[in-house]
Amino acid sequence: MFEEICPSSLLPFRIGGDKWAGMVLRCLEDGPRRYSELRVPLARISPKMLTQSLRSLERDGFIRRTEYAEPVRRVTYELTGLGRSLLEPLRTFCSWAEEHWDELLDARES
Amino acid sequence: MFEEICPSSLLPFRIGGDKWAGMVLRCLEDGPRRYSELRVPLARISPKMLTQSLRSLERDGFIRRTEYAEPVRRVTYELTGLGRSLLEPLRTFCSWAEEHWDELLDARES
DNA sequence: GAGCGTGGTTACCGATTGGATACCGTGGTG
DNA sequence: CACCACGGTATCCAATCGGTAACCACGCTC
Repeated sequence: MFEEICPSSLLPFRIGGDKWAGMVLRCLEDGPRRYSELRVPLARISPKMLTQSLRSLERDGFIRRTEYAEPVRRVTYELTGLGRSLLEPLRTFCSWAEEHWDELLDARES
Repeated sequence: MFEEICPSSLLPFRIGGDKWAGMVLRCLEDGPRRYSELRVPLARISPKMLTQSLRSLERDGFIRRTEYAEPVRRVTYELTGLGRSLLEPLRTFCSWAEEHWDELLDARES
């Protein structure tokens, strides 16, 4: 999903302290996701970093972690109101990046 | 200038690799600035980091460095077109941050 | 009871970041 | 000559980042 288009080193912005946070947020756009569901689109992230990102986003109030009292273990992550409100400026930024992608690459090369 | 309102550790986003880049860009909003002029509003940044931010922003094509062939040494930094275009999403983000400042603080505390 | 999936944690370790501090060459100025 | 401002560099060091790999408890299934 983000592998090619979002090496994140090229994107000139970051959400949260770590570089994955923005992508995690975008993965939660369409509703709650489980830990293992997040690992699919974010294949390149190690479990350690994913946990770290999730904890950090939770601490900052962007996402909510819910652990279900079911026989099989089930944990989901979803955006809070605050997290959802962040999507708008985030999208502004992403569309800026798409729009200026070529310029970014040109500037990097030279 | 940014001392109290922008500890940057609180701001949930970053421009460029380093945490100062966003503030540097905003300092250049109103026109070219000299190295020493930038150090005033960005009092808390070390010369090393300021240089690093400036070099990085220059490499990425957001700012332009101009060295004048004058007897006294004079160097200015100004936004390029690309850099200027980044101001808009940047401002979107900043106003988001202002709007949700209390929520951010609340989330951090608990 | 061996193995699997879920949702992680832990230990280790090299690479990177970032702060403080001191220093430097050039060109004025007193 | 001494000293200052400008625009940085150089060095040192501690903290953090981030990847790999192993491990773990729990419940389920074969």
